[in-house]
Amino acid sequence: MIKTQIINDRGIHICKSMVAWQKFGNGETPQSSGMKGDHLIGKYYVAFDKAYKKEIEELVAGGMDKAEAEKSTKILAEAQEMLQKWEAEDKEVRELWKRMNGWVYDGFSSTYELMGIDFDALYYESDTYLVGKQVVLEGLEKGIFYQKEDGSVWCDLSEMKMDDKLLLRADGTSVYMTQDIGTALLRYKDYPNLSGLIYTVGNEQNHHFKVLFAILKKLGYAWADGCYHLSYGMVDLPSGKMKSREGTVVDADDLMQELIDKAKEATLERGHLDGMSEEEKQQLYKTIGLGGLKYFILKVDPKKRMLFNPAESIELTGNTAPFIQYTYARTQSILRSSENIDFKDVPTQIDIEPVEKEIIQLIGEFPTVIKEAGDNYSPALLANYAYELAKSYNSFYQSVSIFKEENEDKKRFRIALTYLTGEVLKNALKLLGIDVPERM
RNA sequence: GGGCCAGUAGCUCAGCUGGAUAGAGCACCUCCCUUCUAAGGAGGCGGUCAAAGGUUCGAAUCCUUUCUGGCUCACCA
Repeated sequence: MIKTQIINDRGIHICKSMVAWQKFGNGETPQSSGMKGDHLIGKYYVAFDKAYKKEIEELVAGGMDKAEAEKSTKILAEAQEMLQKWEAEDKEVRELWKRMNGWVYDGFSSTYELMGIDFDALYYESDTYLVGKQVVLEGLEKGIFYQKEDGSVWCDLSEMKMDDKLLLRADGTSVYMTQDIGTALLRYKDYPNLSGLIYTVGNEQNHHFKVLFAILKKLGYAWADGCYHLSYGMVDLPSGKMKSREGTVVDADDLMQELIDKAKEATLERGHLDGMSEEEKQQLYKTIGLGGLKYFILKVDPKKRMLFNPAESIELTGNTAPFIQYTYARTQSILRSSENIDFKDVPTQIDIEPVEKEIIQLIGEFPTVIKEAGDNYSPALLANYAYELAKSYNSFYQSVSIFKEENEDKKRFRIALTYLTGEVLKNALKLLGIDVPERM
């Protein structure tokens, strides 16, 4: 498994932030403002949209019709001009672009670090679009694509019952699709032995990927069949859809901090912190808070749209990561108090309770669940499995005593069961990118 | 208009390759810390599985139609 990310570092959206920053920024930097770089750029992206809308309003007030006004704003013209300069590799524009992109990357990397996310390779659209262009031109030469009179290059997809797709504009510049062709190709060049390529991208792009895969196939790449779009549903807020342009988004950094704080509060109230250093405590809050967040997202079928209420959605009880983490901590608490188990000594001929049987069955299903989760590209299956197991174990924990059991065989069996449950819970959560605390 | 996806309890979701009384969590109501971590457990309340037809011994699950919501069909990315 090679984890990659495509970085959207090129295009009109970047230019919009750049223009707004030049106009309203007064030289503000992440250092001078104390803001995270990506937040700073986001701020100017919103500022651009505001100024743009205001200008439209003024034009409409002056008697212009709305559609006309949207095309006539000065500020948008400035952004477009900047994009042209960028494409022409204007030195000044490229400098500013590099500088501002640098801020964004710094911001991203601190977020990724906290979240425990890392990538093996990064691809930048500013690089891959050139590769894509090259491939398209070669395809044109081979007669796979065709050219219209105005010089634009297209792919005929009528045999797949889709509309023809533009790949190069009349002026020779590339579009989104062109870049994605280049990106796919680069990835297979860098990693020739890939058995497949999974694109984890929102379902609004379903059509885009259908077209992309069709084009790759037409180009004759055998690996095109291994491409899969893992299409996930959008997250809605109670107030509606998130829009970065309008600034109506839940910021990941704020959200993570909020959950870590919540975890801290709950832990101070009812946790078992005796003997923990301050550093260990901080780590515990993170484990619980971030685990809760990840689980909350991963437990629902990726295909589905989900409603996210930042104020109420994330709980620490019920079907949550903290519940599972708590169960794990319980198993470890028991194991700390018992001597090591040699599994050869675990008795197999004893009467067991129905709950114990249930746990054994669930543990036995773990490999199947992993496979199914993989086959279906659905972490939710693992999440729900871990929850089921934790629930069964808690039921067992409550109804059956381990250390007070007088039958030595039964006692050893229960400790072994506890050990296995803990291992399975830990590994299931690990597969979801969620850590587990030894105590909480 | 064409295509894709979704609609299950007040809310958020499982279950959907057909199988027995449709499951969780949250919320609400009872109980349970002299037991190994109560972030827990036991129980109660709550559902004509959007609607209507059809296939089947059997349908939340498969088929058809309708309704509702979302996405998409860009020389935006």
